[in-house]
Amino acid sequence: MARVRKTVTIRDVAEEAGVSLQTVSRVINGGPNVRPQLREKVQAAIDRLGYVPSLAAQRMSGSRSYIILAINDRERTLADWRDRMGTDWVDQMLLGGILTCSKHGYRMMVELVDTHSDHVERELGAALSALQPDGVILTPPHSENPLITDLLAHRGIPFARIGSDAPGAGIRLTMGDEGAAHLATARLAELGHRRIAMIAGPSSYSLSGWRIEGWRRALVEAGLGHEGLLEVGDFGYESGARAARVLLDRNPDCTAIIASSDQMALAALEVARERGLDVPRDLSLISFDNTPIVRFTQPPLTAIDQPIAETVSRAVEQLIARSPKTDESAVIEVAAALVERASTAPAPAKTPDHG
Amino acid sequence: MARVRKTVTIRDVAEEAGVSLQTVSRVINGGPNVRPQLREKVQAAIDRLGYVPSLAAQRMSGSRSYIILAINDRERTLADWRDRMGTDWVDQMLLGGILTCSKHGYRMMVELVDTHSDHVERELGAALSALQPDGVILTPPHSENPLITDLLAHRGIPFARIGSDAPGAGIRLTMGDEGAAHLATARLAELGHRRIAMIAGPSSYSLSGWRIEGWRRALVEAGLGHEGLLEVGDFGYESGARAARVLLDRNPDCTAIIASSDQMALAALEVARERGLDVPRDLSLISFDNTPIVRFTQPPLTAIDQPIAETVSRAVEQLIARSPKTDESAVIEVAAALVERASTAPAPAKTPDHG
DNA sequence: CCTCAAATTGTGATCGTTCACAAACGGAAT
DNA sequence: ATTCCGTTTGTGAACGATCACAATTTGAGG
Repeated sequence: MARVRKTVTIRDVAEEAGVSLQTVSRVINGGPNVRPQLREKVQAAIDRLGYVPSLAAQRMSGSRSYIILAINDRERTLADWRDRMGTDWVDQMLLGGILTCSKHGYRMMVELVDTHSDHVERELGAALSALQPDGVILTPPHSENPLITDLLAHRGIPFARIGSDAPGAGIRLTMGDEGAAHLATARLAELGHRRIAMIAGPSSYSLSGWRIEGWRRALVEAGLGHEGLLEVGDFGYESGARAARVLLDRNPDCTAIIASSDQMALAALEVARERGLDVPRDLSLISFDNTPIVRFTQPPLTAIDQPIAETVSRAVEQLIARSPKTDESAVIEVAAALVERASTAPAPAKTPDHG
Repeated sequence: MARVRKTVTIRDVAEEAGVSLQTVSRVINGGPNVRPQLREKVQAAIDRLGYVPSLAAQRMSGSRSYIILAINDRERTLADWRDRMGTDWVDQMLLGGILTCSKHGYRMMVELVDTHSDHVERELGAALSALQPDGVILTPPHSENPLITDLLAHRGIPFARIGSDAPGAGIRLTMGDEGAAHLATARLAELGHRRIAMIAGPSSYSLSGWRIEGWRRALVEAGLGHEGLLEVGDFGYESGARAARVLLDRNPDCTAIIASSDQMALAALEVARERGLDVPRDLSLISFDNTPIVRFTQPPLTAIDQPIAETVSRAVEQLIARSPKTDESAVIEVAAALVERASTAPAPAKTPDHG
C-alpha cells in the first residue's frame, strides 16, 4: 500500500541471508574465500530483494568510483551543432564506451571541455574532483594538450589518449591513420591515378601528420610525385573548399583527392560540381571519417572508416584493467577500413606522357 | 616534490578558513544565515585550495545526487550505428543537457535502454539504484512505455517525457509536432501544391499522430483532400522507400511529400530519382528531424528542425527546479521551425481542372 | 544594563559501502 | 588429543559530506 519506498541496502541483504555485511560485500565484488554454498545463499537474497549497490557509497568507502570520464571538445561540438553538422564522435564514443563500461560494472560520463579556454585546468580539475573517475579518455585535440595530460598525470589518474603519439604518460590508441591514408592512396594508384592530391588537417593534430605520411609513402611506392599536391585545411567545410580550389587550379592534371575529413570532402565535391567535373568520372574522391552524411551525397563517397566506437571500447578495457596501477604508455592500434562507394573510379584516359 | 596527492576535503577548507564544516557546507550550497564577511573568507579558502565537493559524498549524506539520467533507445542507436546512420539524438541531448546541468551544478549521464527487451525494468531499475538520479529524461519511444513511467512514478523519481502526451505522471515536453506538420503543409499549399502526401511514423509513437493531425488540419484549411495520401513507415530508409513508391503509384498527381524522418525523406528522394522526377521541379519534399545529412543531399532538403537540444535543456531545468517535490504533469511545448532549402518549389504548372 | 528572539555558528549522528584487522572454523601434521 | 596454519566469517572504523539540533552571538526594545 502506501509503503514508503526505501532503498534496499547491503544491510537488508545481510539480514535476509543471515550473514554479515562484509560477506555480502565479498559476494558482490566476487571476492575470494567465500564458500560456494554461502555465496549462492547471498546471491539468492540479492536477487530476491533486487539489490544493487549504490555507486556513491562504493566510491565513498572503496578506492574505486566505477566511473570512466570521456572528454570531448566542447567548442567543436557546439560549432558543429550550430551548423547542424554533427561530428558523430559523441554518438560513437557512447556506443563503444557505455556498453563496454556496463559490461564491467562501470559507468561512462561525458564531459565537454573547451581546449582553447584559459580555464581548461580549472574546468577539468573541477570535474575530476567532483567525479573522481577511475580513468579518463581523451579525444583529439585534448589528447595532445599537455595542460590536460600533465594534470591527469599529476593527479595519478589513468588515462587513454586517442589519436596522439606524443610521448608521455597515458595509454595511447591510434586508429591507424598512416595505414589508412596509405591504403586509400594505394587504391587510387591502383585505379590508374597518377596525380593524387591530399587535403590534410591542421598540423596541430598528430593524425594529420600520420595521414600525410601514409599518403606520401604510397605515392613513393607507386613511383608517383607529390609536388604541389598537398593543401592544409582545418577539417571544416570552408577550408576544404578553399583547398580544393587551390589544388585544382594548380594541378589541372589532378584526378584524385583524399580529404582528411568528411566536411572537406563534401566541399571538394561541391567545388568539382562548380567546375563541371564529374565525380567519379573526372575526379575521384576519398574522405576520412565516414560519418553518416557521406552515404547520402550524390555520389555516395568512398571513405575511410574510423573505428571510433571500437577504439573507445578498447580504451575503456585498458583503463579498467590497469585501473589500480598506473602502468603507463601502452600503444594500441585499431585498424581503419576503406569503404568503397561511388566516388572512386579508374583514372580518366588521357594522352600518355611517353606513348 | 613527491608530495602524496591527497583529495582536498571540506575539512581542509574548514581548517584553512578557521570555521566549522557546517559553515563551509552552507557556503557551498548558498545556504542562508551566513554573514557576508565569513562567507567571503570561506570562499577565499575554497578558491585557494581549489576545493570541489565530492559528488559521491554529497549523495551519501544529502538527499540529492546531482545527477540527471537521460535515457535513449539502445536498439535504435545500435542499429543506426551499424548502418552508419546517426540519429543525432544523443549529440543533441548531450549538448542541451550537459551545459544546462553544469550550470546548476548537476551532471548528466546517458543510459542506453532497450525498450523491447523483457528486462527493461531490471535494467533500468539497476541504473536507478546505482545512480539514484534526481531526475530522469525519457526520449521516444521510452516516454510512452508504461513499464518505464510506472517504475519511475513508483520510485518517486521526477521524470520528463519528451514527445508524449499520454496522461500520467511526469513533466511532458513536446516539440510542436502538430504545429510543425501544419506549418510544412501550409507552406506547400501556399506554393500551389494540391496533392500533398505524408509518410508518417509508426502509430505507436504519439508524435506520429500529432504530425498527421497537423497535416490534415492544414489540408482542410486549404480546402484540399487527403484521400490516399497517407502512408506509414517506421522511420527507416526501407520503409520510406516503400511508402514513397506506393504513394507515387497511387497518386500520379501528387506533387509534394512530407516525410516524418530524414531517412524516409532520403528514401523518397531516391525513389523520385529512380522515376525521373526532379526534386523540386516535379516533386517537393520536406522532412522531419533536420539531421546534418539533409544539408548535403542533392538538392539539400527543406526540413522541420526539431529543437532537441533546447527541449532537453528545458527538461533538465524543470527537473532540477522541482526536484524535491513531485509536482506533476506540467506540459511544455518547444516550437519547431521550418528550414527552407532547395527541395521545395512552386507546384508544377499543369492543366487546370476548370480552365 | 538586561532580556529575549532572531540570526549565526558549531556538534554529533548518519548515509551505504569497503578496509583493516580480529575471531572462529576447518583439516592436516604432530 | 593437540598444535598449527590456512580458509572463512565477523567487527569496528573510515570515507566526505549533510541533517537535525544545540550553542553561541547579535541587536533591538524595555
